[in-house]
Amino acid sequence: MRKFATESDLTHIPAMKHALNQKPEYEKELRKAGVRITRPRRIILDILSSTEDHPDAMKIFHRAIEIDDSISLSTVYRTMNLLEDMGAIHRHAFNGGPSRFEQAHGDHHDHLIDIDTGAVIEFKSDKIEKLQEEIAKSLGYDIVHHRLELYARKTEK
Amino acid sequence: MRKFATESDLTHIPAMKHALNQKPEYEKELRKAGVRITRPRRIILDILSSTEDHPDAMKIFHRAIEIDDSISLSTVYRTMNLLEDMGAIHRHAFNGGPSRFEQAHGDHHDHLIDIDTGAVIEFKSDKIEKLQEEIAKSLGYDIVHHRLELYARKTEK
DNA sequence: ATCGGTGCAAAGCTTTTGCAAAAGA
DNA sequence: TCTTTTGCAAAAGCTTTGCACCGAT
Repeated sequence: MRKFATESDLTHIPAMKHALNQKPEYEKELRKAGVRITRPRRIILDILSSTEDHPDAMKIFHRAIEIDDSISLSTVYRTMNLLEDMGAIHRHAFNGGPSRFEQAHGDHHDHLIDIDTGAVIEFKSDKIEKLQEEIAKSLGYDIVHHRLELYARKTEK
Repeated sequence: MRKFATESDLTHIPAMKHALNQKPEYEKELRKAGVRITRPRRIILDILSSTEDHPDAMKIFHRAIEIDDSISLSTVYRTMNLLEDMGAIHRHAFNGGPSRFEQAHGDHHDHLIDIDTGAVIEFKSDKIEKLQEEIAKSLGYDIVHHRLELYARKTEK
């Protein structure tokens, strides 16, 4: 996680291997919640914790069946719902397309989506967060969560 | 459109009857683009220009068949795609749900969604827009469009 | 041995599409 | 008249669900 040399408060979160290999930790938490650690779930958790992109269910499914070809797509969907409910992952609907997922690592961030490649860059701006709070407050609301997505194209050189 | 008495640059866009009754204007533009003004289209345009919410296709369809019960849902979808391509409406996918639409009136704005009622409040912050530009720039991108949604709950009194 | 989880197939929901008939220009 | 547009019904894409079997604890 590095700061950019601008006057802004932008934090770029570069190709972060999301807190890699916290598998045991995760399983502990899941067990505590009364969730069984099954083979499909372990595989899906592995995929999520080792990926750098924001795959959709189908993509996760394809990666999963390479490891165990008996896993079904329904299990992928069910597991994503379970993990989302537990707060272990976040769901996005970029462009209104199919849900894409990412492991929830501690700090919140927003997304810049490359409209040509679909690539996703994570970033964070405390200034924007603060402004959002101000806005909600002046409208008489408290923010529960928010979504900021920049759809962008690489600057022409 | 009124300014709030805060130090922020927030602009609230209150229950704006989106540039009401520009029907003739719209039709002119559509004709110019070689689009035929049909009965279903006129009805859908009417609905869009007179509504204050952000209806989805099904809601538009139901309002439409009250005026002309021969209109089909496919026509609603086709018309929404047409109008979106022409830039006459904007499409949103709040919460990843079905697309919801609003007539495009000149100025861009973002949305605060009341998570209890589904109500949508429009607002605009030049400061946030500017920060977004800075962020994209420092990541080597130009913003094509963006989406900022605040999911919020009314402040407890 | 329990009871939760899985795979499979079927269904659900939103959205798109093929086609013949209808209607703008 | 000549295309475009429509309605209908069917299909497509993503996601959920019912059910009987399987497997983690």
